[in-house]
Amino acid sequence: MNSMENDPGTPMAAAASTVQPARAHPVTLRQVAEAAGVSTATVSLIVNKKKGARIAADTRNRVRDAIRDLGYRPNAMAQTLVSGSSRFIGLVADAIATTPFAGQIIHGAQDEAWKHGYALLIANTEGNGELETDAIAMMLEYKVRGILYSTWFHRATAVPASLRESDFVLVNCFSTEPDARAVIPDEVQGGRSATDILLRNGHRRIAFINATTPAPAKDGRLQGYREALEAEGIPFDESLVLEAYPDQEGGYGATEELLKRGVTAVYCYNDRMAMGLYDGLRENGLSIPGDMAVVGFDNQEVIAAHLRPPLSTVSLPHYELGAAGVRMLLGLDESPADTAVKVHCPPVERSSV
Amino acid sequence: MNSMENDPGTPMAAAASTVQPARAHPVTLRQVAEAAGVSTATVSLIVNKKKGARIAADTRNRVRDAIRDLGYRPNAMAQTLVSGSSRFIGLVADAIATTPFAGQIIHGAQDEAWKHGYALLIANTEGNGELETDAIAMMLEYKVRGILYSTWFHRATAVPASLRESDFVLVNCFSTEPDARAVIPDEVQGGRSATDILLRNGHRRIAFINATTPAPAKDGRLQGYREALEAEGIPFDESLVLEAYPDQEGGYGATEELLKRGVTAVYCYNDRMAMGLYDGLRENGLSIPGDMAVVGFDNQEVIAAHLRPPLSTVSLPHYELGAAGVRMLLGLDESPADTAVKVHCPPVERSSV
DNA sequence: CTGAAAGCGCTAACAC
DNA sequence: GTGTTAGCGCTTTCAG
Repeated sequence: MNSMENDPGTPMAAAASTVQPARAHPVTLRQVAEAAGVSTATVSLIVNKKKGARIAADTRNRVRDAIRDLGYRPNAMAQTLVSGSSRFIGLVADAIATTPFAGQIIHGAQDEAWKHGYALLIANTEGNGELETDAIAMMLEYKVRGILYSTWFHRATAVPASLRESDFVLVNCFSTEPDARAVIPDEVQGGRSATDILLRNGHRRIAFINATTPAPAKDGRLQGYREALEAEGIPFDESLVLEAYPDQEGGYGATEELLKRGVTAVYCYNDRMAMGLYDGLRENGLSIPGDMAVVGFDNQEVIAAHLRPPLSTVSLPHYELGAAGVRMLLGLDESPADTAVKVHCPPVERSSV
Repeated sequence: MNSMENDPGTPMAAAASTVQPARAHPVTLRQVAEAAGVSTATVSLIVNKKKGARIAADTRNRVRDAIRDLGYRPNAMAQTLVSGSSRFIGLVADAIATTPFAGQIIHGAQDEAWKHGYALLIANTEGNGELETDAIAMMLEYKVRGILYSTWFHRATAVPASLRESDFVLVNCFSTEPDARAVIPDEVQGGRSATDILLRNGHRRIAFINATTPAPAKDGRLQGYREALEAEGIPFDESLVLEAYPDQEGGYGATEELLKRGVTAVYCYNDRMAMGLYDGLRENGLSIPGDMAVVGFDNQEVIAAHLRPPLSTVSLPHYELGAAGVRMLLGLDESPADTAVKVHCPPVERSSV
């Protein structure tokens, strides 16, 4: 059956006209079936490699050939329609490119989703409520398996009503409302780890430059600092805790105050502050870590790994947050409905201590 | 009709049992129709706000109410199935979180796609060919409107065969193969702009620290430098062009050589090198811009905006690249099939000059 | 081992 | 103005 009349109505026409699959009119399962001289059911069984299906080798080959020749691709929309549920996981983010952070959440979610045969549908809301509602509606209409609702910095959030029409998990944020599963970074442990790096290197008088901006990170990182000190039997000295706006300028600006404290080490709320502090310290002729040891928080690659000297810090596990989010959504991980799951923030030591 | 028999077979049952829309069994158009006592066609017309449809106000209200009461959401899969084309645009990226760059391409693409009623389906390939093939196959199966094939740094690329089964445009990369539409940054203009910043501030002896790594950026940024010099009638001096690995360490390491050249200004291949150079200059007791003016390239926010002093640089228009990519895909922008469209790299002046 | 047929939720003629 | 009906491409009993 390799001769063909050029009848645009017959399924063979498309295959005949071009070796490359035709882009215009996608090839359907039915066309494959007709080309192979079998029923659509048979083709379906073969395409989906159904376990219990007993297909003659000959039939199987004819179908395989037809699939290849016609360049057949299953229509996922049709599959989804009959099966009822799609292989999509939605990810709504309040910022996509403002920081490298959101990118890592996306990355982790995408890798993990892919691993389980799901594709990621993403939407950026820029914190705009209307956009957010639309984005969630869109995902619902595409019958996503579930939705990951993520924020670029760790914070409390309200659960948009429409989110509840689907399975969902909060990523890098949490809610006090019931039945809101969530994954967040373990700030307290992170703060403890950061302080421990300093402690382990013999420092006893350690300052903490905290953020001025209220956030779970502000409280958690401070608490971690206190716990680490306490574990070493070092009394907490409130005067050693400074506050500044959490960016380079804030860190730089805190230098003077810091130097008055007579400390040998500083733990900064984040890497950006540490970067600014580096400048301040240098201007005072101080060397790192010789005159002052410093650790940061966040492990913002572009900064931390390339400061001079490279900065010891604690990693904010965004990739893992995204991955854990989809595992939780898919029911692969434990997921208490009443409390957020905390992800470990691994310390990464470089040479600033 | 607020009394109801608890018959799971009747459409009303779902609505009756809960005010919140039921998650388990999505409400269908047919159920809405039955609840409102009209046909599915009528509901469809109302849901889609069809122009020519003449619907009685009373009917319209009954339907609206039913939709609200039942918490009806259209099933996008079914819509797509009948209409034949989906409202998806695929974005395949070779790196999602390695740099903030890819995130901005995603961001731009997502915003622009959304603006035209499209959702973004993303896939990360980490440069893995097999993953890439799978990702493209997935997008094809979901009958995407088209695919954006993007790379995190500007480079030449081959066009994967399956990409041609769909509409596509290359973003931040290009191919010499025919019919491969592409959007890339205008490196030459960027290099010219960077050099111009220095020229405009009276500098005549300007060094360029280029990358050692071959790339369109390496050639383009150098050519822009030459063109800018030439436009000012300054002869090109090969000895003023150094090369180093394009990161902080490379910039730092180039300091010594640079100082031998007796220049008053330096244009760095990228911001990371400039950051390293800042350290090198400082160690030599030199101030910026007093003793040496410096400009970078890329406008990597975390770095450039917060160095001390803030770095003048040229922006790599990733957001715009993503947005332009979808416009081109949708046929909204001019898109020559034989040559890549170049996007302007806007200079951003801060205080390092 | 394979085919016929029903139907997933929706839209688009075309009736009435 | 509104209902009927025929599919869109696919999966899935159920026959044979």
